[in-house]
Amino acid sequence: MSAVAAIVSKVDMPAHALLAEEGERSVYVYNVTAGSAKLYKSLPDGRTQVLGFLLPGDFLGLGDDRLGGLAAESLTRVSVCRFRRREFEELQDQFPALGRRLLSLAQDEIARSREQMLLLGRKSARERLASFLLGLYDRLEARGEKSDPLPIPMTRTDIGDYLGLTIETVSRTLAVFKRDGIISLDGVHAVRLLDPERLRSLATGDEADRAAAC
Amino acid sequence: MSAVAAIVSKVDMPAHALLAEEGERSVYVYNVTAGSAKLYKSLPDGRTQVLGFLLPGDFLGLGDDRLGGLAAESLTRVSVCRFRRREFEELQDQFPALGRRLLSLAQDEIARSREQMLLLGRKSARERLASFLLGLYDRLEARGEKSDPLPIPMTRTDIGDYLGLTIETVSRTLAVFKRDGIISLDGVHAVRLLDPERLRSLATGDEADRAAAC
DNA sequence: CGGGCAATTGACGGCACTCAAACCAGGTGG
DNA sequence: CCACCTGGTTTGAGTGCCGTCAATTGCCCG
Repeated sequence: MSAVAAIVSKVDMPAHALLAEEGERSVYVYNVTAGSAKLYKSLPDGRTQVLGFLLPGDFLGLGDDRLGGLAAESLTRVSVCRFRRREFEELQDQFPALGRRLLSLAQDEIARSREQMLLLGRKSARERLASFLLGLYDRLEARGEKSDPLPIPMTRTDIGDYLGLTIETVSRTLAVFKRDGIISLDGVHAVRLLDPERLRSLATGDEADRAAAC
Repeated sequence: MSAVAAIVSKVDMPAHALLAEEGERSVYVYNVTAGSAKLYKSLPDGRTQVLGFLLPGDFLGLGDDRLGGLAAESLTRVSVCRFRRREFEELQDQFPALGRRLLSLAQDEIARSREQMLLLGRKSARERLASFLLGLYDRLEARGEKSDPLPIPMTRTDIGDYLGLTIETVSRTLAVFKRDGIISLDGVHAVRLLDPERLRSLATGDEADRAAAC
């Protein structure tokens, strides 16, 4: 613990700050302690894919010095613990348990990526939004935080870029959920899940599209 | 090395054999030594996303006992080195270098997953196919294998399920590439890349669609 | 109160999907 | 040796979901 304390520095950053840039090999490793951020990757013409959202407890930049530059930007004000990469890696050699922990985190990330690939490759817009909302819900739940209404820290653009959709489709699909009584919107940055079960069957595609029953 | 030899067994399997099933926690860890296989995940209604293809040297089942059941099936006859998961994990504790190597592999996989998410979320059918062909090409190249024509061990269905497209779109898009002189087909399981540069600019979206120039 | 950006809503179009038919190759049996 | 069969692939015609473009609304903050 003291070894950690020796090389970490606590940093606060405002919203919309770049924590890492595409094409840069990041010097730092971060651990988010408060706030949220997005991880993304872009094509030359500007099309963007958001790869994930960072919530308190998440690491950033672990293996990211290798191929595939990717960027990270804070969504809100964030507090992070910052390590120099060099020093962080030395820490790993000193404490084998840390290495095992990191491997475990990496495998979690792989599992999440796979789920997201299924979503991006095969799910409809409704299924994507349902999965997204439940993903946020479950994540907060796992963290033991009560969440009604469910806070949505990101913009429609971020959501669209995360789900491989346009902001218009995101907006329209949420409107349909609302019309169907599955959710209610509490402003644009909060949602009430009125029928989580229905949402869950939508997310996995169990539910043949009942839009007709209107 | 001798420690490895003690717990590994070499196994040959025919084409279309299931190495792992969705929902099973796999008892084994495999290392492919010859042939190829696919990794995939499905929705209840049968829609399938291929998450990746395994070529000689690739591992299967490393962290896959945790969430997200996923299946693996051989595309061709394959030879694998098989370990019992229990024993393989003990090996990790004995040899720290192995743990570091696995972390590195996991990070490579994460980087590849991210690239694929960008593809699935944001690229057009042409860009996906171009990326796919180059991915195969680069992968063989990295392995130091000459490859003209480039062998394509998987079916159109597998390719479609990997790229988030239908087989018809895969077939049509390849036909367009052929018409444009970018590739030539050598049967259905081999391709000649006639203009890799063009393909590469297509893959990254640099190239505004010049289909009009015909 | 008014400026500006995000979000919503509407009209329209296109890329990829669906459905369907023709084609092709490899394997089997007569 | 060749007809037949079967599964994969190609090609064609038509549709639909989501993207594009555009106008409106809503909200935050000065």
